[in-house]
Amino acid sequence: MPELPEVETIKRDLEKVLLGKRITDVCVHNPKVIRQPAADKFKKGLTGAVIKSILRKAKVLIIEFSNGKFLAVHLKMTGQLVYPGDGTRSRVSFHLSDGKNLDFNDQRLFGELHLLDDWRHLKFIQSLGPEPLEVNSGQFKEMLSSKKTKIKPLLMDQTFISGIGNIYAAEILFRARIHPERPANRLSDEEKELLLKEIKDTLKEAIHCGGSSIDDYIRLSGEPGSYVKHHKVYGRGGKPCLTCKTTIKRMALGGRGTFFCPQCQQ
DNA sequence: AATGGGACCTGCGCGC
DNA sequence: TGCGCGCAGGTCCCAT
Repeated sequence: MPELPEVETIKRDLEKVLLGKRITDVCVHNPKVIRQPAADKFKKGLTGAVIKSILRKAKVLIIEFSNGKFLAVHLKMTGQLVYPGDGTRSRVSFHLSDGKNLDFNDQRLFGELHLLDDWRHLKFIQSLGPEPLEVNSGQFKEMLSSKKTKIKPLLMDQTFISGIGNIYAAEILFRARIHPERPANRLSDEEKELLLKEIKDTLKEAIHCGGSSIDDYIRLSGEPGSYVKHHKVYGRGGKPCLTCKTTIKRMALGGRGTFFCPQCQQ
C-alpha cells in the first residue's frame, strides 16, 4: 500500500478540503472493511460528526471529529480515499455537508476502518516504532546496534521504525549503497548516518512529489503521485542500474520482492 | 528473539 | 481464446 509518503500526501489533501465539513450519512457497501464497531453503530457514530483535524501515524490516517471520536483508516495494499467520489468502486461512502462524497475504495478488502473514542487505544498504533523523520542520528545508531537481522526487513518492521514499506526500503538502500541482506548491527557508523539521511531525504522527496503511483495508489483527487519517476530499483529487475549499468537483481527477502544493484550495494 | 510460511482478498499479466 | 500460475504497496498469526 501506500507507505508514509503516500499517506502523508492524502493527509495533506484531506486537510485542504474536509476540515469543518459534516458527515450527513454513511453508506456501507461492504461491511468487511469496518473493523469496529459493528456497521450500524459505525454509521450512527459518524452521522452528524464534524471533521476537526486530520492526523497521520506511520501509515495510518486519523480523522478527528468535533464530537471527540476518531476514524482511523489503514489503506493496506489497495485502499484509496477519493474526493469527490463517484461511488463506482466504493466500499464505504461518507456523504458530506457540501453535497459531495468521500469514498473509501479497496479492491482487495485488506483495508481497515476503526471508529474509536481515542486513536491511542489502537493496538497497532501502540506497537509502532518512531516516525523516521523524527529520529536523530544517535538514536538511530543505538536502535540498530542490538539488531542482528537483515537491514531491509528491519526497515519495514513497523515496530522498529514506522512508515517505511517495500518500495521505499528498496529505494533507500540503493541510495545508501547498502545491500538489503546486511546485518543491521554490522553497518559502520558512517553507513548508519548515511542510511538515516537517505531515509529522510527519500521520504521527504517522495512527499514533495505526492507519493509513488504504482497500480492502485492515487491522491485524494484521483491524480497520481509522481515520485515513481525517481525510482531507481523498485520494479526494475533485469534492467540496467542507472548508475553502473549492472543488471538490477530481484530476490525474495522475508517473502517480499526485493530489488537491488549487486554492484552498487555492498 | 528471529525467521519463514500461510492467511486475508481481488485482479492483472504472462507463458503455454 | 482460455487456463493456471505468480505476483502485488501490508500486517497478523502460527510454527519452528
